[in-house]
Amino acid sequence: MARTQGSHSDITGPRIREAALRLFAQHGYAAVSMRQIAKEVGVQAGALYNYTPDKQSLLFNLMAGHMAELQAAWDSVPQADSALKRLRAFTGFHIRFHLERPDAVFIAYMELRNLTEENFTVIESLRRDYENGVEGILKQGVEQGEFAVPDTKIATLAVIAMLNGVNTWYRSEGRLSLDEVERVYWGMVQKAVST
Amino acid sequence: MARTQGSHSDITGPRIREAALRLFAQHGYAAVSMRQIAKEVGVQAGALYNYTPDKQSLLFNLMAGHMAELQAAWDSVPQADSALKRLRAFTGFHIRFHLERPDAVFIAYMELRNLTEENFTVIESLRRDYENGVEGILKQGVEQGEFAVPDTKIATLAVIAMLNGVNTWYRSEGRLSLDEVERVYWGMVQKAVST
DNA sequence: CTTTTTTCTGAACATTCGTTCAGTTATTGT
DNA sequence: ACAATAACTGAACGAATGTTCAGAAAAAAG
Repeated sequence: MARTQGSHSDITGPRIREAALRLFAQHGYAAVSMRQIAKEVGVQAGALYNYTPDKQSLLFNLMAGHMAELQAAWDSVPQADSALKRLRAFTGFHIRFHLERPDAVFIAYMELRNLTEENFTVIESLRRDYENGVEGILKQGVEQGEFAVPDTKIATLAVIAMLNGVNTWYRSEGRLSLDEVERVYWGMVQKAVST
Repeated sequence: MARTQGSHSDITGPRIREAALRLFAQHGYAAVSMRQIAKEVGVQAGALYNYTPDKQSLLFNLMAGHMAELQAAWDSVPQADSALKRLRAFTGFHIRFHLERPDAVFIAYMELRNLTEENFTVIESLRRDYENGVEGILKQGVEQGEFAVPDTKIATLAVIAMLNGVNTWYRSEGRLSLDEVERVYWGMVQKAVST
Protein backbone atom coordinates (compact mmCIF):
# COMPACT_ATOMS: atom_id res chain seq x y z
CA MET A 1 0.00 0.00 0.00
CA ALA A 2 0.98 3.61 -0.36
CA ARG A 3 -1.15 6.67 -0.92
CA THR A 4 -4.70 5.96 0.23
CA GLN A 5 -7.99 6.91 -1.35
CA GLY A 6 -9.13 10.45 -0.75
CA SER A 7 -5.91 11.48 0.94
CA HIS A 8 -5.44 15.24 1.01
CA SER A 9 -2.95 17.59 2.52
CA ASP A 10 -5.58 20.10 3.56
CA ILE A 11 -7.47 17.42 5.44
CA THR A 12 -4.65 15.45 7.03
CA GLY A 13 -2.77 18.54 8.22
CA PRO A 14 -5.53 19.87 10.47
CA ARG A 15 -6.42 16.41 11.66
CA ILE A 16 -2.87 15.87 12.83
CA ARG A 17 -2.90 19.12 14.75
CA GLU A 18 -6.26 18.28 16.31
CA ALA A 19 -5.14 14.84 17.37
CA ALA A 20 -1.86 16.14 18.76
CA LEU A 21 -3.66 18.88 20.68
CA ARG A 22 -6.04 16.47 22.32
CA LEU A 23 -3.46 13.84 23.11
CA PHE A 24 -0.89 16.31 24.44
CA ALA A 25 -3.53 17.83 26.69
CA GLN A 26 -4.69 14.44 27.90
CA HIS A 27 -1.42 12.67 28.54
CA GLY A 28 1.29 15.29 28.21
CA TYR A 29 3.73 15.98 25.41
CA ALA A 30 6.43 13.57 26.56
CA ALA A 31 3.96 10.76 27.17
CA VAL A 32 2.48 10.88 23.67
CA SER A 33 4.26 9.14 20.81
CA MET A 34 4.19 10.05 17.16
CA ARG A 35 2.68 6.64 16.53
CA GLN A 36 -0.26 7.41 18.82
CA ILE A 37 -0.96 10.64 16.95
CA ALA A 38 -0.68 8.84 13.62
CA LYS A 39 -3.05 6.11 14.75
CA GLU A 40 -5.62 8.71 15.78
CA VAL A 41 -5.46 10.24 12.32
CA GLY A 42 -5.55 6.85 10.66
CA VAL A 43 -2.13 7.04 9.11
CA GLN A 44 1.36 5.64 9.58
CA ALA A 45 3.87 7.49 11.77
CA GLY A 46 6.11 8.37 8.86
CA ALA A 47 3.33 10.33 7.18
CA LEU A 48 3.36 12.89 9.98
CA TYR A 49 6.70 14.13 8.76
CA ASN A 50 5.07 15.54 5.64
CA TYR A 51 3.41 18.05 7.96
CA THR A 52 5.93 18.75 10.69
CA PRO A 53 9.71 18.58 10.67
CA ASP A 54 9.65 17.00 14.12
CA LYS A 55 7.65 16.49 17.28
CA GLN A 56 8.95 19.63 18.93
CA SER A 57 7.73 21.84 16.08
CA LEU A 58 4.33 20.25 16.36
CA LEU A 59 4.09 21.32 19.98
CA PHE A 60 5.52 24.76 19.34
CA ASN A 61 3.17 25.52 16.46
CA LEU A 62 0.16 24.50 18.53
CA MET A 63 1.22 26.82 21.33
CA ALA A 64 2.24 29.71 19.11
CA GLY A 65 -0.98 29.39 17.13
CA HIS A 66 -3.02 29.47 20.30
CA MET A 67 -1.28 32.54 21.64
CA ALA A 68 -1.67 34.34 18.32
CA GLU A 69 -5.36 33.50 18.23
CA LEU A 70 -5.78 34.72 21.78
CA GLN A 71 -4.13 38.04 21.09
CA ALA A 72 -5.98 38.55 17.81
CA ALA A 73 -9.32 37.76 19.41
CA TRP A 74 -8.74 40.20 22.24
CA ASP A 75 -7.52 42.89 19.85
CA SER A 76 -10.76 42.59 17.93
CA VAL A 77 -12.88 43.28 21.01
CA PRO A 78 -14.03 46.90 20.91
CA GLN A 79 -12.54 48.88 23.77
CA ALA A 80 -14.76 51.01 25.94
CA ASP A 81 -13.59 54.29 27.38
CA SER A 82 -13.70 53.62 31.10
CA ALA A 83 -11.28 51.18 32.70
CA LEU A 84 -14.13 49.53 34.58
CA LYS A 85 -15.97 48.68 31.38
CA ARG A 86 -12.79 47.50 29.72
CA LEU A 87 -11.98 45.22 32.62
CA ARG A 88 -15.47 43.83 32.56
CA ALA A 89 -15.15 43.14 28.84
CA PHE A 90 -11.83 41.46 29.45
CA THR A 91 -13.22 39.24 32.19
CA GLY A 92 -15.98 37.98 29.94
CA PHE A 93 -13.71 37.58 26.96
CA HIS A 94 -11.01 35.72 28.83
CA ILE A 95 -13.39 33.29 30.49
CA ARG A 96 -15.24 32.48 27.28
CA PHE A 97 -12.19 32.24 25.07
CA HIS A 98 -10.48 29.88 27.47
CA LEU A 99 -13.51 27.71 28.12
CA GLU A 100 -13.89 27.22 24.38
CA ARG A 101 -10.35 25.82 24.05
CA PRO A 102 -9.56 23.89 27.21
CA ASP A 103 -6.98 21.67 25.51
CA ALA A 104 -5.02 24.50 23.92
CA VAL A 105 -5.07 26.47 27.17
CA PHE A 106 -3.92 23.49 29.14
CA ILE A 107 -1.03 22.83 26.82
CA ALA A 108 -0.05 26.49 26.54
CA TYR A 109 1.03 26.62 30.13
CA MET A 110 1.59 22.99 31.06
CA GLU A 111 4.04 22.16 28.32
CA LEU A 112 6.25 25.24 28.53
CA ARG A 113 9.01 23.13 30.05
CA ASN A 114 9.02 20.81 27.06
CA LEU A 115 9.87 23.60 24.66
CA THR A 116 13.40 24.21 23.50
CA GLU A 117 15.00 27.35 24.85
CA GLU A 118 14.34 29.46 21.76
CA ASN A 119 10.76 28.27 21.39
CA PHE A 120 10.14 28.96 25.06
CA THR A 121 11.36 32.52 24.66
CA VAL A 122 8.93 33.13 21.81
CA ILE A 123 5.91 31.81 23.70
CA GLU A 124 6.83 33.67 26.86
CA SER A 125 7.04 36.87 24.91
CA LEU A 126 3.56 36.35 23.46
CA ARG A 127 2.22 35.69 26.92
CA ARG A 128 3.79 38.86 28.26
CA ASP A 129 2.22 40.88 25.49
CA TYR A 130 -1.19 39.62 26.50
CA GLU A 131 -0.55 40.32 30.18
CA ASN A 132 0.66 43.80 29.40
CA GLY A 133 -2.64 44.54 27.71
CA VAL A 134 -4.46 43.66 30.90
CA GLU A 135 -2.05 45.64 33.03
CA GLY A 136 -2.76 48.63 30.80
CA ILE A 137 -6.39 48.50 31.85
CA LEU A 138 -5.49 48.36 35.52
CA LYS A 139 -3.02 51.24 35.16
CA GLN A 140 -5.64 53.33 33.46
CA GLY A 141 -8.11 52.50 36.19
CA VAL A 142 -5.68 53.48 38.91
CA GLU A 143 -4.85 56.77 37.19
CA GLN A 144 -8.49 57.63 36.78
CA GLY A 145 -9.22 56.71 40.38
CA GLU A 146 -11.53 53.82 39.50
CA PHE A 147 -9.23 51.11 40.84
CA ALA A 148 -7.05 50.79 43.90
CA VAL A 149 -4.31 48.19 43.65
CA PRO A 150 -0.91 48.51 45.31
CA ASP A 151 0.84 46.84 42.38
CA THR A 152 -0.66 46.64 38.90
CA LYS A 153 1.70 43.86 37.77
CA ILE A 154 0.77 41.56 40.63
CA ALA A 155 -2.89 42.45 40.34
CA THR A 156 -2.76 41.57 36.65
CA LEU A 157 -1.31 38.15 37.35
CA ALA A 158 -3.73 37.60 40.22
CA VAL A 159 -6.75 38.41 38.08
CA ILE A 160 -5.58 36.19 35.23
CA ALA A 161 -4.75 33.33 37.58
CA MET A 162 -8.18 33.60 39.14
CA LEU A 163 -9.93 33.55 35.78
CA ASN A 164 -7.79 30.68 34.50
CA GLY A 165 -9.06 28.67 37.43
CA VAL A 166 -12.44 28.35 35.72
CA ASN A 167 -10.99 25.84 33.30
CA THR A 168 -10.19 23.43 36.10
CA TRP A 169 -13.76 22.96 37.23
CA TYR A 170 -16.27 24.25 34.66
CA ARG A 171 -18.39 21.68 32.87
CA SER A 172 -21.03 22.72 30.37
CA GLU A 173 -23.49 20.23 31.87
CA GLY A 174 -22.79 21.66 35.31
CA ARG A 175 -24.79 23.65 37.76
CA LEU A 176 -23.99 27.10 36.39
CA SER A 177 -24.46 28.61 32.95
CA LEU A 178 -21.69 30.51 31.23
CA ASP A 179 -23.46 33.78 31.91
CA GLU A 180 -23.71 33.01 35.59
CA VAL A 181 -20.05 32.03 35.80
CA GLU A 182 -19.11 35.25 34.09
CA ARG A 183 -21.22 37.29 36.46
CA VAL A 184 -19.82 35.62 39.57
CA TYR A 185 -16.23 36.11 38.49
CA TRP A 186 -16.81 39.67 37.41
CA GLY A 187 -18.21 40.37 40.83
CA MET A 188 -15.04 39.14 42.48
CA VAL A 189 -12.66 40.79 40.02
CA GLN A 190 -14.45 44.07 40.29
CA LYS A 191 -14.40 44.09 44.06
CA ALA A 192 -10.78 42.91 44.22
CA VAL A 193 -9.50 45.92 42.30
CA SER A 194 -12.04 48.48 43.44
CA THR A 195 -11.31 51.49 45.60
CA MET B 1 31.72 -3.41 42.19
CA ALA B 2 28.67 -3.82 44.37
CA ARG B 3 27.70 -2.11 47.59
CA THR B 4 29.62 1.17 47.86
CA GLN B 5 31.32 2.73 50.85
CA GLY B 6 29.06 4.60 53.23
CA SER B 7 25.89 3.44 51.53
CA HIS B 8 22.85 3.73 53.77
CA SER B 9 19.15 3.23 53.31
CA ASP B 10 18.24 6.26 55.38
CA ILE B 11 20.44 8.46 53.21
CA THR B 12 19.73 7.08 49.76
CA GLY B 13 15.97 6.95 50.24
CA PRO B 14 15.47 10.67 50.83
CA ARG B 15 18.01 11.55 48.18
CA ILE B 16 16.04 9.59 45.62
CA ARG B 17 12.85 11.38 46.54
CA GLU B 18 14.56 14.76 46.40
CA ALA B 19 16.09 14.06 43.01
CA ALA B 20 12.82 12.73 41.63
CA LEU B 21 10.94 15.74 42.96
CA ARG B 22 13.28 18.20 41.34
CA LEU B 23 13.54 16.37 38.03
CA PHE B 24 9.81 15.72 37.75
CA ALA B 25 9.12 19.40 38.40
CA GLN B 26 11.73 20.51 35.90
CA HIS B 27 11.05 18.21 32.98
CA GLY B 28 7.82 16.40 33.79
CA TYR B 29 7.20 12.86 34.99
CA ALA B 30 7.10 11.22 31.59
CA ALA B 31 10.21 13.00 30.38
CA VAL B 32 12.37 11.85 33.29
CA SER B 33 13.91 8.38 33.22
CA MET B 34 14.80 6.21 36.16
CA ARG B 35 18.40 6.37 34.96
CA GLN B 36 18.41 10.17 35.22
CA ILE B 37 17.16 10.00 38.78
CA ALA B 38 19.74 7.35 39.61
CA LYS B 39 22.53 9.40 38.09
CA GLU B 40 21.53 12.41 40.19
CA VAL B 41 21.79 10.27 43.32
CA GLY B 42 25.04 8.71 42.20
CA VAL B 43 23.75 5.20 41.89
CA GLN B 44 22.74 2.68 39.24
CA ALA B 45 19.14 2.55 38.04
CA GLY B 46 18.53 -0.87 39.54
CA ALA B 47 19.25 0.42 43.02
CA LEU B 48 16.17 2.64 42.92
CA TYR B 49 14.00 -0.46 43.14
CA ASN B 50 15.11 -1.03 46.69
CA TYR B 51 13.17 2.12 47.55
CA THR B 52 10.18 2.13 45.24
CA PRO B 53 8.30 -0.73 43.59
CA ASP B 54 8.07 1.29 40.39
CA LYS B 55 8.17 4.76 38.88
CA GLN B 56 4.47 5.37 39.35
CA SER B 57 4.68 4.78 43.10
CA LEU B 58 7.53 7.23 43.28
CA LEU B 59 5.33 9.93 41.79
CA PHE B 60 2.30 8.99 43.84
CA ASN B 61 4.18 9.00 47.13
CA LEU B 62 5.65 12.41 46.41
CA MET B 63 2.20 13.81 45.71
CA ALA B 64 0.44 12.06 48.57
CA GLY B 65 3.20 13.13 50.95
CA HIS B 66 2.87 16.72 49.84
CA MET B 67 -0.89 16.77 50.26
CA ALA B 68 -0.63 15.18 53.70
CA GLU B 69 1.95 17.75 54.76
CA LEU B 70 -0.23 20.55 53.47
CA GLN B 71 -3.28 19.39 55.38
CA ALA B 72 -1.32 18.74 58.56
CA ALA B 73 0.32 22.14 58.43
CA TRP B 74 -2.99 23.92 57.96
CA ASP B 75 -4.61 21.87 60.71
CA SER B 76 -1.91 23.02 63.10
CA VAL B 77 -2.61 26.69 62.46
CA PRO B 78 -4.66 28.06 65.35
CA GLN B 79 -8.11 29.10 64.18
CA ALA B 80 -9.45 32.51 65.10
CA ASP B 81 -13.12 33.09 65.83
CA SER B 82 -14.12 35.45 63.07
CA ALA B 83 -14.22 34.32 59.46
CA LEU B 84 -12.31 37.40 58.37
CA LYS B 85 -9.37 36.57 60.63
CA ARG B 86 -9.47 32.94 59.60
CA LEU B 87 -9.39 33.85 55.93
CA ARG B 88 -6.51 36.20 56.54
CA ALA B 89 -4.60 33.44 58.31
CA PHE B 90 -5.33 31.09 55.47
CA THR B 91 -4.10 33.55 52.85
CA GLY B 92 -0.79 33.96 54.61
CA PHE B 93 -0.43 30.27 55.32
CA HIS B 94 -1.22 29.18 51.80
CA ILE B 95 1.14 31.64 50.17
CA ARG B 96 4.04 30.83 52.45
CA PHE B 97 3.56 27.07 52.42
CA HIS B 98 3.43 26.98 48.65
CA LEU B 99 6.35 29.31 48.10
CA GLU B 100 8.48 27.10 50.32
CA ARG B 101 7.84 24.02 48.13
CA PRO B 102 7.54 25.18 44.54
CA ASP B 103 8.56 21.81 43.10
CA ALA B 104 6.10 19.76 45.13
CA VAL B 105 3.29 22.21 44.39
CA PHE B 106 4.09 22.17 40.71
CA ILE B 107 4.04 18.40 40.56
CA ALA B 108 0.93 18.07 42.69
CA TYR B 109 -1.26 19.62 40.06
CA MET B 110 0.76 19.24 36.88
CA GLU B 111 1.23 15.50 37.05
CA LEU B 112 -2.28 14.47 38.00
CA ARG B 113 -2.80 13.07 34.53
CA ASN B 114 0.17 10.76 34.90
CA LEU B 115 -1.34 9.01 37.91
CA THR B 116 -3.15 5.71 37.58
CA GLU B 117 -6.87 5.92 38.10
CA GLU B 118 -6.83 4.74 41.70
CA ASN B 119 -3.91 6.97 42.64
CA PHE B 120 -5.63 9.92 41.01
CA THR B 121 -8.74 9.31 43.08
CA VAL B 122 -6.72 9.38 46.28
CA ILE B 123 -4.97 12.63 45.48
CA GLU B 124 -8.15 14.29 44.30
CA SER B 125 -9.83 13.36 47.54
CA LEU B 126 -7.03 14.93 49.56
CA ARG B 127 -7.29 18.08 47.49
CA ARG B 128 -11.02 18.27 48.03
CA ASP B 129 -10.53 17.97 51.77
CA TYR B 130 -8.25 20.94 51.71
CA GLU B 131 -10.63 22.98 49.56
CA ASN B 132 -13.55 22.11 51.82
CA GLY B 133 -11.67 23.60 54.74
CA VAL B 134 -11.41 26.88 52.90
CA GLU B 135 -15.03 26.78 51.82
CA GLY B 136 -15.96 26.31 55.46
CA ILE B 137 -14.42 29.69 56.22
CA LEU B 138 -16.32 31.37 53.42
CA LYS B 139 -19.58 29.75 54.48
CA GLN B 140 -19.08 30.94 58.03
CA GLY B 141 -18.33 34.43 56.77
CA VAL B 142 -21.46 34.50 54.65
CA GLU B 143 -23.61 33.28 57.52
CA GLN B 144 -22.20 35.89 59.86
CA GLY B 145 -22.63 38.61 57.28
CA GLU B 146 -18.93 39.32 56.95
CA PHE B 147 -18.64 38.04 53.37
CA ALA B 148 -20.82 38.34 50.29
CA VAL B 149 -20.21 35.72 47.62
CA PRO B 150 -22.91 34.32 45.37
CA ASP B 151 -21.33 30.83 45.43
CA THR B 152 -18.94 29.69 48.13
CA LYS B 153 -17.63 26.76 46.07
CA ILE B 154 -16.62 28.95 43.15
CA ALA B 155 -15.27 31.63 45.43
CA THR B 156 -13.13 29.02 47.15
CA LEU B 157 -11.64 27.84 43.89
CA ALA B 158 -11.17 31.41 42.72
CA VAL B 159 -9.30 32.41 45.87
CA ILE B 160 -7.07 29.35 45.77
CA ALA B 161 -6.35 29.79 42.06
CA MET B 162 -5.41 33.41 42.66
CA LEU B 163 -3.07 32.52 45.51
CA ASN B 164 -1.51 29.64 43.58
CA GLY B 165 -0.57 32.17 40.94
CA VAL B 166 2.12 33.54 43.24
CA ASN B 167 4.27 30.50 42.55
CA THR B 168 4.49 31.34 38.86
CA TRP B 169 6.21 34.67 39.34
CA TYR B 170 7.62 35.09 42.86
CA ARG B 171 11.39 35.10 43.20
CA SER B 172 13.03 35.60 46.60
CA GLU B 173 15.53 38.04 45.06
CA GLY B 174 12.67 39.97 43.49
CA ARG B 175 11.19 43.37 44.07
CA LEU B 176 8.77 42.41 46.84
CA SER B 177 9.34 40.76 50.20
CA LEU B 178 7.20 37.87 51.35
CA ASP B 179 5.40 40.15 53.79
CA GLU B 180 4.57 42.58 51.03
CA VAL B 181 3.30 39.84 48.75
CA GLU B 182 1.12 38.54 51.53
CA ARG B 183 -0.28 41.99 52.22
CA VAL B 184 -1.06 42.69 48.56
CA TYR B 185 -2.85 39.39 48.08
CA TRP B 186 -4.73 39.67 51.31
CA GLY B 187 -5.97 43.06 50.17
CA MET B 188 -7.38 41.56 47.00
CA VAL B 189 -8.82 38.44 48.63
CA GLN B 190 -10.46 40.48 51.33
CA LYS B 191 -12.09 42.88 48.91
CA ALA B 192 -13.14 40.10 46.54
CA VAL B 193 -15.26 38.36 49.19
CA SER B 194 -16.31 41.42 51.18
CA THR B 195 -19.85 42.71 51.44
C1' DC C 1 36.84 -13.41 63.40
C1' DT C 2 32.69 -15.40 61.09
C1' DT C 3 28.17 -15.21 59.57
C1' DT C 4 24.20 -12.83 58.05
C1' DT C 5 21.97 -9.11 56.11
C1' DT C 6 21.69 -4.87 53.61
C1' DT C 7 22.88 -2.23 49.69
C1' DC C 8 24.34 -1.83 45.33
C1' DT C 9 26.44 -3.14 40.46
C1' DG C 10 26.32 -4.45 35.79
C1' DA C 11 24.31 -6.83 32.45
C1' DA C 12 20.33 -8.21 30.31
C1' DC C 13 15.12 -8.31 28.92
C1' DA C 14 11.56 -7.03 25.68
C1' DT C 15 9.39 -2.63 24.20
C1' DT C 16 9.07 1.58 22.59
C1' DC C 17 10.86 5.87 20.96
C1' DG C 18 11.67 9.70 17.04
C1' DT C 19 13.03 9.76 12.62
C1' DT C 20 14.46 8.37 7.74
C1' DC C 21 13.61 6.57 3.24
C1' DA C 22 12.93 3.69 -0.88
C1' DG C 23 9.05 2.27 -3.06
C1' DT C 24 3.98 2.47 -4.27
C1' DT C 25 -0.30 4.39 -5.26
C1' DA C 26 -3.80 8.18 -5.90
C1' DT C 27 -4.40 12.49 -7.68
C1' DT C 28 -3.40 16.40 -10.67
C1' DG C 29 -1.80 18.61 -14.85
C1' DT C 30 -1.21 18.36 -19.84
C1' DA D 1 -3.87 8.92 -22.61
C1' DC D 2 0.20 9.72 -20.34
C1' DA D 3 3.53 12.13 -17.31
C1' DA D 4 4.41 14.47 -13.10
C1' DT D 5 3.60 15.25 -8.51
C1' DA D 6 1.73 14.72 -3.93
C1' DA D 7 0.57 11.57 -0.15
C1' DC D 8 1.37 7.67 2.06
C1' DT D 9 3.18 2.72 3.46
C1' DG D 10 6.10 -0.41 5.68
C1' DA D 11 10.29 -1.54 7.14
C1' DA D 12 14.26 -0.25 9.26
C1' DC D 13 17.76 2.54 12.32
C1' DG D 14 20.13 3.20 16.74
C1' DA D 15 19.01 4.82 21.06
C1' DA D 16 16.42 4.87 25.19
C1' DT D 17 12.74 3.07 28.15
C1' DG D 18 11.12 0.52 32.89
C1' DT D 19 12.20 -3.36 35.22
C1' DT D 20 14.52 -7.83 36.82
C1' DC D 21 18.16 -10.41 38.86
C1' DA D 22 22.42 -13.05 39.93
C1' DG D 23 26.37 -11.85 42.15
C1' DA D 24 29.61 -8.88 44.85
C1' DA D 25 30.96 -5.99 48.47
C1' DA D 26 30.15 -3.35 52.67
C1' DA D 27 27.98 -3.10 57.02
C1' DA D 28 25.83 -5.13 61.03
C1' DA D 29 25.21 -8.99 64.12
C1' DG D 30 26.97 -12.91 66.56
